Amino acid sequence: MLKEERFEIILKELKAANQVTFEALAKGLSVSEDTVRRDIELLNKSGLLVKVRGGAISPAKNPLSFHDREGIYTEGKNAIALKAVQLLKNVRTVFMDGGTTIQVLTSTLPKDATFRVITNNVALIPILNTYKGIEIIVLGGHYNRITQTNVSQQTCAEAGMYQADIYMMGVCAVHSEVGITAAVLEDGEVKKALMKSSRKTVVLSNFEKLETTDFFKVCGLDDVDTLITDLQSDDKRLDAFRHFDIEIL
Amino acid sequence: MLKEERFEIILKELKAANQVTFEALAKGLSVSEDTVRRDIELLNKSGLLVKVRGGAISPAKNPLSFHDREGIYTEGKNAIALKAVQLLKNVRTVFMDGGTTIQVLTSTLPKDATFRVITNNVALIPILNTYKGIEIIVLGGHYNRITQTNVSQQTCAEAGMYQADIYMMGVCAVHSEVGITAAVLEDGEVKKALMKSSRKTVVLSNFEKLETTDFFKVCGLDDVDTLITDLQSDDKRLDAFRHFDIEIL
DNA sequence: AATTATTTTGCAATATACTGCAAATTTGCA
DNA sequence: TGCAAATTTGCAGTATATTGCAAAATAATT
Repeated sequence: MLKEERFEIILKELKAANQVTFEALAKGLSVSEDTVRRDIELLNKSGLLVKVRGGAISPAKNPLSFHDREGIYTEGKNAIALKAVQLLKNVRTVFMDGGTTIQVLTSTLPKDATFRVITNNVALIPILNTYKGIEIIVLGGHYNRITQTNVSQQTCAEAGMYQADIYMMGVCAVHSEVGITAAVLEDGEVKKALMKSSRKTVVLSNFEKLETTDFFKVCGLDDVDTLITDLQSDDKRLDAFRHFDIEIL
Repeated sequence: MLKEERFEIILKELKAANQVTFEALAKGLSVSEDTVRRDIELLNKSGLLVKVRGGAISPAKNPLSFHDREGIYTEGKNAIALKAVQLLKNVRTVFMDGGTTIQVLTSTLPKDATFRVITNNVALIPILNTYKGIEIIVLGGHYNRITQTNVSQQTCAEAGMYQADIYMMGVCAVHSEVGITAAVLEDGEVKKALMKSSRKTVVLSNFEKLETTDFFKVCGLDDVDTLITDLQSDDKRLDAFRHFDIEIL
């Protein structure tokens, strides 16, 4: 039997059942499981299916591999979250805004955390709800379905009514010369408002966002107290940021 | 069985029921609870669901302790929702506040609805998200885990910034002499603020709430434009309400 | 504070995947 | 066709991953 013939059968089977196992295919094709495994290895490389333990599934059907295997908990974001949690040790009130890094941070909080979280990020609410000791204050405004955050004039105004110990700022471009920039105006405005009402501002940024810029200026690096990245704090790529009076973690 | 197969089943189940328990899934999938727990841990990390004690819930969906979710759609609430939807035909801006009746109403909206919903009810957001034509504005404030609504000074202030055509008022005690009363002060205050900023106020009340009172006065019946109950509109139990200039549906 | 339920952790058993190798098969070429 | 090189295949041994169990830790309830 031709190898290509097997490929076809495998793909057809996959299409019909949405999944295939090495065991079943080996039997059906009368070859060893190793052969099937190697076939699927090839099909996987060409993207026609996704190899998983025990067999394969169709490329679109895999929720995990789709979000890139580990989902939102990438190694980098986890590293950032672990550093950030340290800063929340003796804190009473925290601002948190949008982005998956903030989401990972929220899930990483110690179960017995007891402080107040003020956020415009609706996605955080179900997560925060699992922490019984945390008080939740929502910043209202125009709800953005994509980012799941409330961003508008109102949001800024409301932010001004509170005073936080620390502000955990999520997704944004960080540049050693330009400073912090945001992709949408309103989001930038909200970030400004949150900074203004917080004693301390911490920017969480994976290193892909470093030295990039967006369109709307939020602040200069001088206004940032701490920068947390997924790099080692002595990494040379961070050198450009050391001139500023900024803590790098 | 492939692990991914389990993932799919778990997510499908979650989508259908809004909640899953380790116990039920273990039985259904014929694996140990530990395995299910580990699966859900992974799905949680990928952001596809939120792990909670005993099981998991949808990430954006109702974070309410999931035991309460059964039987939200009672016959009575459905009847109320159907009547209420009629009032939203030519409306541009709607206030909605808390309560499961409002949730049912929201789920009952026509799929092509196009108006603006202003709400302090976080539980509505994931539901409203399925209506692409609806603009969502969130009223912020202190988040109450039980009612899943934002209720505080801030909420009232923010409500005052908007002007709605109609206000769909949820859970509260309705008494033919005392009027509308609320169980908690802040909730009552928010209701007052919403009434003030709306052209029309509609009270949705299942008949168990009729002729009962809570502690905090919201308004008299004169201030209510429409009362919707799950009774026939000519039911004699509603007679006590007919003296007022109020529409009864 | 005590009790109960749930979750986490470490562990052993099992299942699956990978590696190198030799046999079998196919391919390229005269 | 005949023969050598290259490729494919199956196998055995080893490495890795998954699973279920039980004990310990934690969280919820009374």
